[in-house]
Amino acid sequence: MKLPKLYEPSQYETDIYTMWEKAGVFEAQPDKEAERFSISMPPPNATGHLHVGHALGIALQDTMVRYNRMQGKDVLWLPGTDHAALATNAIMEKRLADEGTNKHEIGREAFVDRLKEFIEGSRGTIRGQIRAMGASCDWSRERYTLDGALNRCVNETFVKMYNDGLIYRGHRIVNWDPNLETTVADDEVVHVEETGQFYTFQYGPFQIGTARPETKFGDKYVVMHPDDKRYKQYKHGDTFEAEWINGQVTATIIKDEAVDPKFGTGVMTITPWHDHTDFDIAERHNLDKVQIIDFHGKLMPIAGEFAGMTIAEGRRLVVKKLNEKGLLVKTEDNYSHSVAVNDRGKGIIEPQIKLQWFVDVNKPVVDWKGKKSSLKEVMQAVVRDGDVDIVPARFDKLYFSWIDNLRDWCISRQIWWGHRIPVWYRTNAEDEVQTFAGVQPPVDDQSEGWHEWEQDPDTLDTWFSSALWTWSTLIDPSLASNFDMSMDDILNASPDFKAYHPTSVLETGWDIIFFWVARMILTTTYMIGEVPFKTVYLHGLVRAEDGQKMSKSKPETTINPMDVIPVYGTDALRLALLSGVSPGNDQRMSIAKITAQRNFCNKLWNIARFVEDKLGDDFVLESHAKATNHADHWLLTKLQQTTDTIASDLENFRFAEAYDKLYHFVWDDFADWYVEASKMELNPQVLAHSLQSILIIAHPFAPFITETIWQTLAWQGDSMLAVAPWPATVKTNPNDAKVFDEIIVVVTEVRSLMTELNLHGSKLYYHNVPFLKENAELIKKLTKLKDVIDVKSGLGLQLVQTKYKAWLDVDSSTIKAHQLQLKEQQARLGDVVKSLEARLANKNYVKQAPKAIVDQTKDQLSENKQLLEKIAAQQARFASGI
RNA sequence: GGGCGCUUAGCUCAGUUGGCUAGAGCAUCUCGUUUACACCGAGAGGGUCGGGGGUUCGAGUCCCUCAGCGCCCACCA
Repeated sequence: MKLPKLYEPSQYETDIYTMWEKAGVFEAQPDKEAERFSISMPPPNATGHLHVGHALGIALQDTMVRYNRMQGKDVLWLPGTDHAALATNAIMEKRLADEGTNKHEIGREAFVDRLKEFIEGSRGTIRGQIRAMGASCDWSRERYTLDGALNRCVNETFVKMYNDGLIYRGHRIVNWDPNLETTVADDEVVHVEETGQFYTFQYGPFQIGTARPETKFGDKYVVMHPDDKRYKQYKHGDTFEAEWINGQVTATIIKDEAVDPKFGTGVMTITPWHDHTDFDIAERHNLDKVQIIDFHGKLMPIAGEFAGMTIAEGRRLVVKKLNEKGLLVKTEDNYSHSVAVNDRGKGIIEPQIKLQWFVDVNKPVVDWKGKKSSLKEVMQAVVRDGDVDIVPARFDKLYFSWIDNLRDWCISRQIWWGHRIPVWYRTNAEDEVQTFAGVQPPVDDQSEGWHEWEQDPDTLDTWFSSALWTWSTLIDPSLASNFDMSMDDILNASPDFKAYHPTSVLETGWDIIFFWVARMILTTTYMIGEVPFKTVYLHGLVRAEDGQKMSKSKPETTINPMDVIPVYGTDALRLALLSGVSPGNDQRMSIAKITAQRNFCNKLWNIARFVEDKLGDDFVLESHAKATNHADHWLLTKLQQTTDTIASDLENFRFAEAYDKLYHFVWDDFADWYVEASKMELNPQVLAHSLQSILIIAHPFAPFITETIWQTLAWQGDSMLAVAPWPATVKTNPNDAKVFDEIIVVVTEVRSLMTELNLHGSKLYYHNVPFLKENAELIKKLTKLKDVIDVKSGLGLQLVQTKYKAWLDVDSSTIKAHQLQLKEQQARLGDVVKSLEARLANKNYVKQAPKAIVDQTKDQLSENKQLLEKIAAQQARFASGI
């Protein structure tokens, strides 16, 4: 089979992927005696779409996975999706609102059923997109964070922690999102700068400042720093009467070091129910806490006439009333402060005191190494002692500083979508409560006087289940429903778990090091006594060309992988992502970068076309290629060096460096020098052997084009490149290679000299300088010429021109050949022009693809049309001129 | 307030533990009658490696310092 002249990726990619998948070459083989390499794919949202950040992760992971597979290891890359509790829940709530109903109306069961249905219908999208990226993951082992087996693991973990006293339920101040009506984790709260008014009010003898007058109804404490001299005469615990919003109140003086004497008047009132700092102060002094704002974000009855109002409305009217009472001292505009919002959904956070479930990170228990330590200490030790390596190492510091500031982890959420908390309650007539925490629901024993068991209505933080991802996905799902078996029994009876855990590498973005990485370490060491992974490789953000974050609000700068793939090919996208990557650093992406890598793919294609053309269909590849000339020795030496350094770069996570070496070997060494040389003196075995090796070492980076070429190589039989072994080391003698290095130096110098002497009639190629051996003398003269003669003087010029013409024996057959070639070029370019025109004529393409891609295509088209004309002109000149 | 990162060619960035004349891609300019490739080939120009100081036989690389940019965490009555 001959390769067509143009490589159109979209014509091959789907078929190639289907071929791999059908043959089962991505499936792990735990029975095989081999070294293991395993990666858990960070599960994307089941209802999500692939964005360029996912594409980067997949490109990196797939490169590692394919490389290790070719190294002969038994590889598992386990794909999966996440139920993304909060995000998915919000989508359904919105959908219900659009239908004019809400979750309370349809009820919990119907709500969950509708979500299941919705996810079933939409999860195919992300699966297809992961396939389009060429991900060589094992689909037979795909998992979902809400699978039954995973639920078993979640419940087991919860119950074990509960029994160890690591999980407790308590009234604590939490980040409450009144919009979504749920708790939000500390890490999911982001602070946004906002300007507003800052008010100063008279409060008894004091002046207090606030940006939130609407929370001040219940205020009956004034707090000041114990060392503040201005308020020396007031003692801790003194009381006074003050006229306030709804009449007189009795206030108590509290001295606490949390107050900054330099801020405002150095005196403040506190709202313990709705502020973290105030809550802490109230806890320290055992003060009353009063709820002012309800869970829907409305003012409570304590607000009196303001009850039921929203925050904004209440604020305006409270200020008005206090002003009328003469208590407003001053209003400062343009007061800049940060407002806490939910990272998902962007709703403003109103802290509330709520009964919630927490994981205690400070309580010492027996850890995985048999010592008494808290979860915090284990998380620190695992990284400090090198049980887990973070790449790049500088993120250790970030990790440690996060743990230092870590508070107890609030794991309960008031939404319906997710793993339900495995705790049940029942009450009796005396209002006594029994609590039961278990992997399975309690058996209703119909005890006298007790009502039925009812499960806790809350669900768990998504990250609680994600934190179990590496091992909960490896247990045998058929055993998970067997409650006669303990978790340990199940683990021991699961071949995948035995073979692939701990996983080799976790590849993810550094932005989820807290949410996910740290928590995986926490729960995995706690539950199964193993680290979840040995190495964490952190990638950065893929930014737009201008350095800005890609965002939905700026579609013109956003690069969507699914727009790029049909036009430039998956390989080009992957190469563009890999060529700019360095661990932990952001990178910029642009169509220009992708184009450059598309060109590289095209280069590979044409190299293959050349080789296949030279070798013919009957070619048989021998197991060893024997070098017969200097160029062979040189190439084989370079090939070996390249193969070795790519291997070591990949093993050390230097992806961009590895690809850079491949790129230059293929383009500079192989295409520009060896292929040119082989036009002079062909060594079919070396040529074929090198092409084969290039396809292998390029495969982890660009799987589709390399496999496509491989499939057309008659001498490969039915084999698949995806499972071809990495090239064995070939001993080469660098001394034999040196001669060709010298030839390169000379040819390069002569080329440069010729340009300088204005000898533009032709170019010097290796294959039209067979004189290199015989005419060594001449070359010497030429190279010296540069120093000896004045370039512009006619004498030197003439000499060189005369000699030059003699080298190039142009006869009628080469002229004819060239004429043919021009025609071919014209035809090829015509094809390119046609395909570009067709693309631009497609209304969907012009409408849906980002502007950058459409513009690029337009530019390309006009450029190619010009080239067509140029070639036609050349041809005409050539035909008439000789 | 605490911490991290970046600053190298017009642009985007490599440069592993200090060691050939500081590299690449894109862009620019010149040239192109080559039987793989115009999505190509050959050649050229372009850098006081942010400023200053230090260590060293030797510094883009290590240390100190200053400046600019970006980010994270904490606080924000």
